[in-house]
This record gives sequence, structure tokens and C-alpha cells, in this order.
Amino acid sequence: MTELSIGEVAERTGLSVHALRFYEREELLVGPVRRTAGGRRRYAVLDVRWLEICVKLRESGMPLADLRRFAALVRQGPGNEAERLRLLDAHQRRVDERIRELEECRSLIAWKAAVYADHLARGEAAGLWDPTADASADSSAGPSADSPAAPAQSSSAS
Amino acid sequence: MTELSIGEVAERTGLSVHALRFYEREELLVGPVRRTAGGRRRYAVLDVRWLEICVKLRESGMPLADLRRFAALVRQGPGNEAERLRLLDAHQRRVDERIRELEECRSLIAWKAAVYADHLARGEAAGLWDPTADASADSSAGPSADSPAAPAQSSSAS
DNA sequence: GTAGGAAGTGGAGTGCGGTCTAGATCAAGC
DNA sequence: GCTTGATCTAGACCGCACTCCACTTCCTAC
Repeated sequence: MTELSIGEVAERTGLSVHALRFYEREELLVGPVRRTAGGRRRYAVLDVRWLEICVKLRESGMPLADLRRFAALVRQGPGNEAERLRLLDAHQRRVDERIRELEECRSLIAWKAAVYADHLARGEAAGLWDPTADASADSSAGPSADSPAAPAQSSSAS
Repeated sequence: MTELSIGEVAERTGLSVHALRFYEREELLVGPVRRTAGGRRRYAVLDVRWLEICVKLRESGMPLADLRRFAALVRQGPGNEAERLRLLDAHQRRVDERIRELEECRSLIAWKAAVYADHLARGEAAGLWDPTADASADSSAGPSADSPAAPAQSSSAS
């Protein structure tokens, strides 16, 4: 048996059965899904492969509209490889940019976490922190962990 | 003049004025924003610094609920650094995981793009591709670019 | 033949994170 | 005084990507 029910496909792809029907309605599949006499969907292995690609593209932030466009090109058959490539390239650039962005955020977060960790280490080494000690100073002011002199823009302070 | 109008803050942080008011309503700021006699908001430099942190946390996918929690801790003043640290650490782990995920997607995308690029290079080298040549073959079947034998799961084929 | 679970449909609802509208008010320049 | 443009509030609305609902229908096992 090389064909799968919607439930099996859901399990294999990580999409819900709801999502699978939704994807079909939204024309995100490359071909019509076969049906049994009783009207149940039977997915071929190729459908599952395509869905796995969809999952990765979605996971990396490709909007359904672009995915739909890509599916349409594939459905159309050979001859439009250049456009498919453009689509993928553009998406890859977005992913690269997103990774860059996240790494930048990561370094700020790591830096702030380090400030707190240091703070705590000192506080505890000094026999615990008195929460009332400087409560009168503006709690969000001064050279504290929350008003950073920030890690130098170009240094990845982790 | 060390205080800024909402428009100036919007420009500096990249948030819209709408978003700034929304953040305030949602209690994402560490303190109440000052107002002029006429009721206009006047942001201090510290507010802007905090907003810049918010932007980075949001950009890296921290939900507003967590941001709100973090803001509340900071607002509360010293004494809860351990919890702030836990919050940041947890978020950093999510960011790391997300970066990993994106890199995995990226490698699939790059691989697929390479298949198309190669396809095109050959096609054009061979004097252009005849779109009707194999149109009768199932366009989504066979060892084509769209039914990948996929890059080996553990190799980062880019 | 009947019970129970998986799957079918169309359409409404959800959660998130803003974004926009309407109509009033404020403030700077002429 | 008047215009212009930024800002104010409360609250409605939006886009995205599902997710759920309220049925009905199918199929397998007993």
C-alpha cells in the first residue's frame, strides 16, 4: 500500500488533518489528491514529499501566497524553472537576513543575561542583596542592567 | 531638550506611533510616560533605551505576554534578578533553537535552488529547453527537482 | 445491522500583534 | 485669529494561518 490516509500524512508531516484540508483548499498542492470510492483522500508518496518541502518553506517564514505561487509553477510543469529559482532565491535571501537578525538579537540577549548573572553572583557572594537598599533610586535609571551602555554595535558580546 | 515626542520616538525605535501607544496600554513600558500640560507624551532617554530592548526581544519572537512579564519585573525594582535571568535564558534558548531550525530550512532551500540552477545551466547550454518535450511525463513525478532524493538528513548540503 | 472512529463538508471562530478611524485637542507659525 | 499638522482617546478592524464546529458519511469490527 503506497497511498496514505489523511491521518497518516498528518502524522508523517506534522501538519494537522485540518491543515492538510486547508492546504488543499488553498491550492498549495501540486496536483489533485486521489480519492477512494467513498470520497476519502489518498495521498501518494510524492504528495508527502511535496508537503515536507512545504513544511520547511513555511517553517522558514514563506507566506502561503508565495507557496501557492510556487505550487502553481510546479503544477504547470517544466519550462518555468527560472521563475521557480527566482522565488527560491528571494526566499533564501529573506531567510539569511532573518538568521542575521536573530543572531544580532541573540547577542543582545546573551549580554543582558550575562549582566544579570554577574549581578546575582556578586549579590550572593556578598551575602545576599538587600532589596530595600537602593529602592529609592529610580529603579529604571542609573547604570543598571536595564539601562545598558549596550554591547558595542559591531561586537558580538556573548 | 532630553525628552522626546511620540513621533520622535517612533522614528528612533522603528515602532509606529500607534504601536507606541499600544505598548503603553499593554503595560509593556517600565514606567509611566510623562505628559505635557496639554497631555502629550514626553519620553525620556531611558524609555527609548527600554523600547530598543523591547524591539529586539520582539524581533526575536518574544511574545508580548513575556515582554509584559519582564517589564513588570523591571518596574518592580531590584530583588527579582533571578527571575529576569530565567526569563531571558529561556528566551535565548528559543532563539537558538529558531536559528538552528532556520539554518536547516536554509540548507534545503539552497539545495533545491542549486538543482534548479543546474537544470537551467544545462538546459541553456544545450540550446534551450523544449517545454513540450516531456510534457506528457507526470510533471510532478520522476527524479526531478520537485521530488527530491533530498539532501542527506544530517549533511548540510549547501 | 449496528456501534464507533476516522474522515467528509462549509463556514465561523481564534490568537496574535498590531493598525486604523473618528472626532477632538494642542501647539507653532503667519 | 487662523491654519496646519502632530497628538490625543476609545474602540473597531485587519491579515495571517490555521482551528474548530456541526453536522453527515464512510468503513471496520463485532
